[in-house]
Amino acid sequence: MLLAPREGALHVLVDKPLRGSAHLPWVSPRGGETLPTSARLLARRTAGAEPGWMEQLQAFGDQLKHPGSASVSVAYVGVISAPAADGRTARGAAWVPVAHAGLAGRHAAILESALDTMRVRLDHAPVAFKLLPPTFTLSELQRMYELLLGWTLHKASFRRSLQAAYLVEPTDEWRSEGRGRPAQLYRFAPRKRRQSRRGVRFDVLGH
Amino acid sequence: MLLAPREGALHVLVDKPLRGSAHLPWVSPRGGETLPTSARLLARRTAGAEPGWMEQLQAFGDQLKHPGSASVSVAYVGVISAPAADGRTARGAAWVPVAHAGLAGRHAAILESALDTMRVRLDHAPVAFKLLPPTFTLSELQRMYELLLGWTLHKASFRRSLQAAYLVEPTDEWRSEGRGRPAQLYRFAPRKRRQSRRGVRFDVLGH
DNA sequence: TCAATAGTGTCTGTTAGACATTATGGA
DNA sequence: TCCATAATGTCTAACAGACACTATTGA
Repeated sequence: MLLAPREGALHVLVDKPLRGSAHLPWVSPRGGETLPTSARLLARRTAGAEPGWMEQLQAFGDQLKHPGSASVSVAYVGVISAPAADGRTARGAAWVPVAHAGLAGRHAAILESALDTMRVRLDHAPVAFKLLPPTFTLSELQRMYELLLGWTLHKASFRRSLQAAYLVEPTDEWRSEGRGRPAQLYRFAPRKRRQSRRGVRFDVLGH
Repeated sequence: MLLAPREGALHVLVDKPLRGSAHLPWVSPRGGETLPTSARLLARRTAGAEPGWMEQLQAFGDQLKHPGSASVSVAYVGVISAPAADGRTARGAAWVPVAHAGLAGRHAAILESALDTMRVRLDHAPVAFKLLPPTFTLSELQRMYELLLGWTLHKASFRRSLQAAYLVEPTDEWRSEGRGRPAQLYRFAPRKRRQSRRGVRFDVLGH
């Protein structure tokens, strides 16, 4: 499953057949390919670009055809930057906003799971940074996080967390966009590792 | 991969062949079985009991034999309570402490991944409660969490978090164990859902 | 001068962890 | 009486979010 930020909303790449509901792109791997390689090739073929970040989601056991020949689908989630996602997609494939993906039951659940996984990884892998150019303003970075997360963030808190994590360093360039005060450009430059969060939390129970 | 608390340490069930290094139990699913069913059957056959909690870890692409026939391993992690794990294991299978599992490269990495996943799920699924009897003292519960997590917790904080999450309710029974003041017995009785944690955190970056 | 955006200082409520204290039974 | 464990109250540092304010540009 491929995600991309486009026009201020998170989009997902779906196959739209002439009849029937939309579904996610898939492929049956050829011999000699590892799972991540197959997933990257599928991305290149359907979206015309390779994901900046990709991770395995889950394996699904499909209907088993006959004894001894198990059929398993392995789902991946990846993100593609806005410029890379502007290339040509495969025939029948289209970027649609995740809010209106129009996927049927099982595939809709996979999409939800993919979004959850991606949002959790946002704190541990440079997902958002792979979607931005090498230098960017902190407002651009925050907007990218908000787009991926699906909710808005507090500006001051966002910058404090960013500083505490030593993830970015300022360049000596500024950029003026339209009206207001110009913003300083930053680059991704992780320096330290935050020690793991302390304590235990008891959050939601899936019962 | 099956985990069980035994004698104050977290153990993992491994197959110990007569020669060569230990490895994790595995099975090639029969036709008509779903993935979770196969995993549960494997657990019952090797450990003599069904896991109280189980979840899929990851799929691994093995060597691909020939074009069109992909070979994929799907790893599961599950936990088995101490009494249930006292039953007879399959021939060649044995519970060993995770610190001395003696697994070879790839399987050692799977074990690490399984522990990470299980520890994350501890906050979202009643993993620890499935390993305890229906009523238990808060100290027993805390010791179970510490055993699963691999580190010690702060008693007062543990109880505050527990209360804030509305996970347990007291019974009107007490139990005296050896010397000190008797402990009140509690039962697992989740009442509420904690709303998701606020804000954004930028933790470790796997680069 | 006004509007819009960048960037920052301060305050407050929440919470994790440290520490201390009380409670209560067995040895 | 002493000791071990349960249970809880209080203090503090860290931090997220709210709010307000300054800074700096284009219209």
